[in-house]
Amino acid sequence: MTGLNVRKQRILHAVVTDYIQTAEPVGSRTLSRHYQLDLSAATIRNEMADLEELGFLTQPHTSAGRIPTQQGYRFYVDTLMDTASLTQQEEKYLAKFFTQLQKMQEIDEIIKHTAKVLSSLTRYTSLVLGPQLRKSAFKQMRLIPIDGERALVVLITDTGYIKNKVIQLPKALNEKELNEIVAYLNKNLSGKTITSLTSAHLRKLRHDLYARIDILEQILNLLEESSAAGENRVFIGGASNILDQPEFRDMNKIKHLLTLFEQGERLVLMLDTNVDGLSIRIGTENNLAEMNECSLITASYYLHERPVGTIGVLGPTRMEYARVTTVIKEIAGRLNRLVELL
Amino acid sequence: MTGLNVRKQRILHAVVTDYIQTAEPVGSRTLSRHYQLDLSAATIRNEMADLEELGFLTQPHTSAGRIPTQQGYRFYVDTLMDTASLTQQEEKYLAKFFTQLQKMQEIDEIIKHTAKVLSSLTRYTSLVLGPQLRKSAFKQMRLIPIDGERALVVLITDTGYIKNKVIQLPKALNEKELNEIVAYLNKNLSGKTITSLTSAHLRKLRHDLYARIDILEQILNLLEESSAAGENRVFIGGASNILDQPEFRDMNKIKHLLTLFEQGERLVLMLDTNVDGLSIRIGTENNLAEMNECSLITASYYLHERPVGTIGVLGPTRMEYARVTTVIKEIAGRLNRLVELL
DNA sequence: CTTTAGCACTCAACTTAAGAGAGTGCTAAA
DNA sequence: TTTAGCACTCTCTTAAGTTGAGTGCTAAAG
Repeated sequence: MTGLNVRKQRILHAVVTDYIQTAEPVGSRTLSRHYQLDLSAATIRNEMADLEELGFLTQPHTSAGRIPTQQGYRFYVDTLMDTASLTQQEEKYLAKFFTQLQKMQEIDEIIKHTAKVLSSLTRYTSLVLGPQLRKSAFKQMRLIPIDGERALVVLITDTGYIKNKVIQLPKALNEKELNEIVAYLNKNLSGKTITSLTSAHLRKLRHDLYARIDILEQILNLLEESSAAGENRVFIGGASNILDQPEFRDMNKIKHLLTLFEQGERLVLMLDTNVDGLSIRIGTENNLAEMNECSLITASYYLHERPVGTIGVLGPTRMEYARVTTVIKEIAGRLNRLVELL
Repeated sequence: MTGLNVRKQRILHAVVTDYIQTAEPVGSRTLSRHYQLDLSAATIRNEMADLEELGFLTQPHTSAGRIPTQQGYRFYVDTLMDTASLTQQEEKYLAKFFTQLQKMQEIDEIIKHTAKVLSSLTRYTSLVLGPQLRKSAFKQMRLIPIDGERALVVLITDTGYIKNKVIQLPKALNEKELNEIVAYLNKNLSGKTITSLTSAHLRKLRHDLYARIDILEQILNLLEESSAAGENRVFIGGASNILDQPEFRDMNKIKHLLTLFEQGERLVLMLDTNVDGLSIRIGTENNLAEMNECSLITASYYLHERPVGTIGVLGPTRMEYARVTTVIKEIAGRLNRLVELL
């Protein structure tokens, strides 16, 4: 089904490997010299011509070497890629880093630092999505009166994400009444995630709190609004790293990417896919015009087996897929363990 | 004292104006044609030679026009610059924007949007510093127990900044005791800013809460840590705008700036100067190597006449000082009014 | 004494041409 | 089926003109 014999696969593997390292089109001579293919340049040339016809390789111009196409990378990632492992140094660095992170109690701090370590270790740009409110379960809720007219809703969730929101209070409402509402909500929402709230639930809430429907609506609004992509808690690490990639030497490309980085909602949409576990999206697979020459590797992180957020690495399609995959898996794993503690 | 006669000033003004617009060295011919100086190119040439000797102008190479030096810009900003005014369109846009902002109760949202509008209106990069905790006064504090071991401190300040922090609880401590501590702190801290806390205050607190010194220490730590630059709530708007400036066509310069943008602490340090009101820092006046070719215009915003944060615009030294100054003043004013409402 | 026209000179930026170098496809022999 | 050889292609680099904007200096005019 692959349609590629072993020799073609070995050659494709060599081309991808070399191009990832050098960012230069790879010629038949280079391959026959530096890789143990035991073939002459001429033979490799023939095979490469085939690989081009099959759509795995392409030439920037007639008399240049070959570079992988998107399909070429896809085949590499699916079939050829060997697994990398962390260096001892990296391992040590990560261990130390996460020991320090453990002392932090605030998830946002943790996420921010995760973005940083992810970008510094991969030398690409990292995108990390904090635990989404709609995927988190309620632990408890409090209402703190600020002045006669307003109160602060504090929502504590099991993912450690703490959400504040100021709401307007109707005039005639004393603290005791407030507390009753909160007690009621705590009892009925505790342990539930937003997504698990059925319309039956909501009907019941509306019925029971009929007298205080205005406050309820404001709180439900708060939940709604945070569960939409509107709330963009994406953290970007090492944005400047993209400048090191020769494929982004063009101002326009950088401009497009940086502009994308400023559009939190679109990033959330991109990261918050339903794909569980590890995902590698190459070039146009990202469905974003700005990212046609980029690849994005993402992994979910979990709380009690439930995916609550995403970490990701963004690079050129000529990305070190093997190494990045290893790093991202390792960091997602460590982040999991950290989130369980919150 | 200025050492510049009127004619030299008019010529310098024309050079700066032209160079700000075109980013090209300005020649004597251009000046005599496009500006009403009523002088021949030759005369202007003589004057420009003088201005160069005096350090206000410089030549990129022998046979090019002149461009302003840092000293030239400084003189322009201090003495020559005429005041710009907003277009009706801009005025309208701002009014509409801030009416919408008014509905938001969270200061961080407001600040984030301010950064956005500031960059989109100036077409430069904006840097906005949220209200600093140490400059805010306490409104109230709450302790919400999370589980047996931890509690959430919620700090509500008069600048609308709401600070959350999880602290460790000593085991033997019931909710009633907690509430007593909180009540005590509320009574003693309410209305005070961190900077106003004298060591006498602290001694008294420590004495009165001797039995619960551990919790007090944690809370004081929280205050300390947020008051140091450690807490970096800088919002950057339109970072990609720097790419539009021809002076940053060089990858290295962009890289340096983007890297700087990732270092929140340094940005806070830069923005949080003691200069009150409007400040214009040109080139090396910024004391940051990365910003030797940049100018930064900042303005404080206030709550009850007390400066609590900073908004700023970053551009090349060849920046539209007049226009940006007008925009930044206008936005700072509107932000003031908004913050008063929180 | 100040201003200006004229002129020679300078230097970056653009254009063109020539070569070098890396790589290919094809052919024919092993 | 594999490989050596060779003509061919195309980018990239370098060098040499060429252009044009702008200057400084000089001498004459106001």
